[in-house]
Amino acid sequence: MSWTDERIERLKSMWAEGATASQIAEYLGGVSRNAVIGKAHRLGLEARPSPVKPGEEKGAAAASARPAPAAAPRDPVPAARDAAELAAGDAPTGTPPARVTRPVPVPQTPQRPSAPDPNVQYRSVGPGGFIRQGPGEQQAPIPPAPPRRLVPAKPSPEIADKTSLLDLNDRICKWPIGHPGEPDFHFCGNQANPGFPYCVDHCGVAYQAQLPRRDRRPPPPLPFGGPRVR
DNA sequence: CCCTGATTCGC
DNA sequence: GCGAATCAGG
Repeated sequence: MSWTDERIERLKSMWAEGATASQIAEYLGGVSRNAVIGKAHRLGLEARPSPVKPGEEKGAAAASARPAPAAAPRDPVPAARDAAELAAGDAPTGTPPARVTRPVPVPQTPQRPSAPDPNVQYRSVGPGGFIRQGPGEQQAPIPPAPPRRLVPAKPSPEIADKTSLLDLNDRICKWPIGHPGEPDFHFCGNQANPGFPYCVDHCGVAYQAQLPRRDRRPPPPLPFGGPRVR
């Protein structure tokens, strides 16, 4: 969405009427609150009462309370400063003025192995494989793996002859045997009762005739959802 | 947590 | 120019 004349006029009027940036963004649609604020500033619209006062440094208290951020403030107009030095005429020939360079982020040595270091990246070296790599470290390009044919993994012996999740269709019983996550978890696999997800036997467990209230029995334990005993 | 506007900075 | 990310106060 672009800032058409119409949308700019809407922004101006709503901003003047005191609508919040969020309201304006919601009304215009297709733009974020930040986009509205950014546009309002670029248009030079009157500043709104902001919860954040830009000025009024708290002196040493504020300076010490929040040390300089890792990213140093940008060198204010370095070209102008260099020009001033040249104009002063005290720059010896052959001695370039010392450049103020932006500090380079220094990778920190983790004190604890468990401390996450944002500078360290984990690069994939194949399915299931990762290597740990710091920003300064070099790694030779990994030669392409020789072409291999991907074959399905062999099912674990516990379910080799059982009905797995992938074997399910609408003609076989989906009654779970065991619990998900266990090595021998599988499904009943018998022929399903047509129109039902389970075989006749398990339909008899899953579906029960409605009885008069007085004859209701407490429900049997559910195959899922009940408290697990380990 | 939510909200707000201001500011920065990569695109 | 644009706007996401970030900051900081309410």
